[in-house]
Amino acid sequence: MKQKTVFSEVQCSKHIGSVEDALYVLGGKWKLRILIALLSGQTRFNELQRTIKGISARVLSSELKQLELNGLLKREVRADLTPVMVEYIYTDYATTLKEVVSALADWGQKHRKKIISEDV
Amino acid sequence: MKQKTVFSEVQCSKHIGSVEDALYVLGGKWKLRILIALLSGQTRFNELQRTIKGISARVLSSELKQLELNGLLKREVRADLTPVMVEYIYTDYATTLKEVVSALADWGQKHRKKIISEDV
DNA sequence: ATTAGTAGTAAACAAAAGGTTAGTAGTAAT
DNA sequence: ATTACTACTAACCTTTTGTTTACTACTAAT
Repeated sequence: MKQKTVFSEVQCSKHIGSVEDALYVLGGKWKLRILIALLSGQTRFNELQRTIKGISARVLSSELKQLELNGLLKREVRADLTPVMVEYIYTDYATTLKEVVSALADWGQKHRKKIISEDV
Repeated sequence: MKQKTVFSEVQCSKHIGSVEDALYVLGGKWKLRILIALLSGQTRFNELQRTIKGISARVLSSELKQLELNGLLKREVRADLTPVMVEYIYTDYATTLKEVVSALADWGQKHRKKIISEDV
């Protein structure tokens, strides 16, 4: 009696490959958290650092650079303002991640409920 | 002129929280790759190590333990066989990750196409 | 004059994650 | 007798990731 598979066996390596491509861009502890903050209206450096609990300026800075390189945000310096302000604006391309973020958030919510109900 | 937000501002921290919960279970370089292999019919230790390119036995072993702790697979020893065989079987709970994996795989595929078309 | 806000960077260090090598133990094939 | 397969694990080392502290430079408020 063999268990049914959720994904077809022949598609396995393609599946792994695509997920790897996605994780190359989104992987790590911070990138998705940063994107969610951006997609929720946060734009400035210090604002992001305050919203995303626990991230240091050095890491935030380097993650933002990588996200920009991957076309998920653009950096805009508002030199007219004082103090000089920098805005990190998500691109249209970043909105294609909506389904990914929603799927992860939905599952995370379900999982939390499961954990809590088990700990009785 | 303010950019529309993809996620509502008030839901931002809840969103981040849920994604964090999900990443706690699924985060890291290997867990999703392992789950995809399991969901595609791979069951044995060495089989998994061969399918998932680049993973070492030490890491595979420890990741499998964590996935078991989180209720995503069960470990079954087939002591009747020789050599002794161990099967890692995904649980029903693991199938709730289908949407997450599909969303990531879809996006990864789109992203690869985008990268290739840009490099012309 | 001092403090605080803007947005970072450099250096030094610590922690986490992952890789490499060798080894266990039993069986079966050559 | 040697090799190979099963499924790991221990010890050690490297790489990646992240933290802390101090600092830049300008402006505005106290």
